[in-house]
Amino acid sequence: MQQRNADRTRSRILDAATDEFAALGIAGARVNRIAEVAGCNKAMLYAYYGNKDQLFDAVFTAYVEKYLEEVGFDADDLPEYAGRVFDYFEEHPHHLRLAVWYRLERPESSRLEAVLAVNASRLAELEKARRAGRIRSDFKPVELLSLVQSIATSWSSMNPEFAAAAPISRARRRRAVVTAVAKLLDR
Amino acid sequence: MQQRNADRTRSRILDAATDEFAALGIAGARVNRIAEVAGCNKAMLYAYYGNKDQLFDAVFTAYVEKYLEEVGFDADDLPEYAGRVFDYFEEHPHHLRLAVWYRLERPESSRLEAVLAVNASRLAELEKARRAGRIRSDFKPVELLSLVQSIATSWSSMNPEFAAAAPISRARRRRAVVTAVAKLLDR
DNA sequence: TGGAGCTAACCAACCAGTCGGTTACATAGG
DNA sequence: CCTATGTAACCGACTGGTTGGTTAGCTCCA
Repeated sequence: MQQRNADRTRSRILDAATDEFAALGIAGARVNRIAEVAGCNKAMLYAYYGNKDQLFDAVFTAYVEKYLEEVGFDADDLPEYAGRVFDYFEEHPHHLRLAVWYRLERPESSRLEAVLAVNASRLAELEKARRAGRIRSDFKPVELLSLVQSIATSWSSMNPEFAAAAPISRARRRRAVVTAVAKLLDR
Repeated sequence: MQQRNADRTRSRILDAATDEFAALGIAGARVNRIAEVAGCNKAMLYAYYGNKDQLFDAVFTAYVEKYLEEVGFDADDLPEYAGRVFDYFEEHPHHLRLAVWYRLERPESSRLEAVLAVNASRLAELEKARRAGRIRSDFKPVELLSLVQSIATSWSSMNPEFAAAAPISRARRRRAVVTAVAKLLDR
């Protein structure tokens, strides 16, 4: 096994940082701990990623890319899209936490260009589907997208109170999400 | 004007702490800044509230009490209940941030008894309404409560991307929330 | 042999929390 | 009505420890 490998070190840092940021956020994360878990010196982290904030950006960008690629979008089948969003966050609970930290700890000004672009394109797709009559709903595209997004993430690890009060299987929770979105589209 | 007033100082600290914690979370909040904004010495803060974590608890408990009192609950009119939740967080955006910080930064073990109790009682009310035939839905009470909660908070300051992409009035957003919940209950 | 990969040691700034002492105020005694 | 006294409210200054970030230099490999 080679002792020096910049790419491997970079990705080890990114992995460790993902765990740390997901668990504790930007303010709560400790650079020392990230370096320790990554099994390298703290200075490497600064050599590769600049500083703590930029490291978080790198982590968050990597997550967004993976998310967009894996989940995709389908304006013509929003219930199943919601189901895929649900699945993704069930399998990557860390990523939902990252998204929430991002919204809380990042000023509104410094939003990722990519996220804004994706939202705009999805709104356009929804509008297109509406005009083509493939979506018949009184909701505007923005309203639909916002509602679908929150419904899809309504369960997840962010709402553990409910799970504690009345345990419920993953399959059933998924079904609740999918049918809820379907009901949204009824007229 | 009197120079010494324990109650006034306590509440000034609580107000300052509410702003600070809402903006920056527990890890991000600075005790010095809270004392400065409250216009008193940092030591007072420790005399009255113990430490930083306990101060957050005091802030959060105060918010929960206000929220529960102001919003109430109505198992027989979930759409309007969702509307009230929407209104509350529109008028107190700080409080939604507090709730999210709480979920992110507090271990699952240390959840407030009051919150758990309220959830349980609401689930019971929903179940009662279902048995009485006042709610006809395929969703279980837990599913309903979870969905309603996320729909009600789907807009709010937590989803600014959508607002930026397609601005939309508060009244219309409220209507979207209320009708979405109503659609959930259709069969 | 030169530069990229890596490290130990270091630093200034900052942090939550504490401590010894001071001041305003209520009240009791004269 | 005035003043002595006890005490709760308050504060400046400090501390031990931690933080994000840097630097000087070593080591490995092309």
